[in-house]
Amino acid sequence: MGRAPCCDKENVKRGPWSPEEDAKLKDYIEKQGTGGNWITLPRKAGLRRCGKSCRLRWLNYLRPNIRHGDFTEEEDNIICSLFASIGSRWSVIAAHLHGRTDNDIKNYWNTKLKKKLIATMAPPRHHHLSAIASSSSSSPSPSSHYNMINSLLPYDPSISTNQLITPHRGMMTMMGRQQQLLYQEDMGSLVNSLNSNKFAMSHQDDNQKQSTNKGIMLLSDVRSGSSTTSTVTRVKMEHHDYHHEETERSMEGYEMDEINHLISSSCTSSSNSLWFDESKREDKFMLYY
DNA sequence: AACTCCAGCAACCGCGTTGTC
DNA sequence: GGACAACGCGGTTGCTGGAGT
Repeated sequence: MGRAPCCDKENVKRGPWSPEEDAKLKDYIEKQGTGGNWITLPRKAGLRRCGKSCRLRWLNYLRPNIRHGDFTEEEDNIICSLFASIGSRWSVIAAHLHGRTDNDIKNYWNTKLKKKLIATMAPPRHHHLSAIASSSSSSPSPSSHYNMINSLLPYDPSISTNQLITPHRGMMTMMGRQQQLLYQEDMGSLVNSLNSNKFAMSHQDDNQKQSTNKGIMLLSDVRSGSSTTSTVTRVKMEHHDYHHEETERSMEGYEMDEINHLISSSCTSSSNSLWFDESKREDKFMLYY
């Protein structure tokens, strides 16, 4: 037996709202409030609409101070950062963007931001290891490119470097299968490099190196104590031949769990294996730039 | 001009959670 | 503590308009 419908679907109007309906709903709520009961509201307001539909219309379009369109770069960064931290909890994300609705953010993410991000994260295949980050000077918008990637890595003092390089499950969902494989391969390359100590560290302020280095940006253990600034350390991969037969073979069959495990075991930092709250019960998180 | 395709977005659906009795 | 009602949320659908052919 299915769930009982929330209203009599035969006798309610569906589809786009007319200006008259909008006016009725807005007028009623401004004068009477919602009364805490959306089910009875449409009848009281003289509307032939489902209560849910009224609620959605009010929250997303009619209530005061709603903003639509023209997301700023700052908003992009916030959305990316929060998505990386908490996944697709649009209402929580919306709470951090004044005047934005969860529906708006969700649509924006699904239609624009996700594509923008994927394009950023998965440049052409020959840029091996640039799937995670690239600060190439040939980028059309180096600063936004850099900021967006940077924003994917939320700062949390309890999270160690090795944990940060693994994306939120939502990020993996967002990526296509091909991109996941690419990501896995890149992670595998990193793991191998870490294992063989064939990596070198260079700092963000080394502009000359930045223009050519391809690597994985980490909000690493060298972060300063300040909560508002984070020192980004780049793990510069040496010029290995990542198509080396053994490397290719060894990483092909790895799943993300295994890679996580490998990354964890190959780094010397904290052994704490909890990196993001996946339970969707904890709304607390930290947002840094 | 007519048609097709597709991105963008408004709205709906159904499930999990919360509140009330 | 169980049953029910209502709310809130995230995923999905389907309409619309613009771009391309």
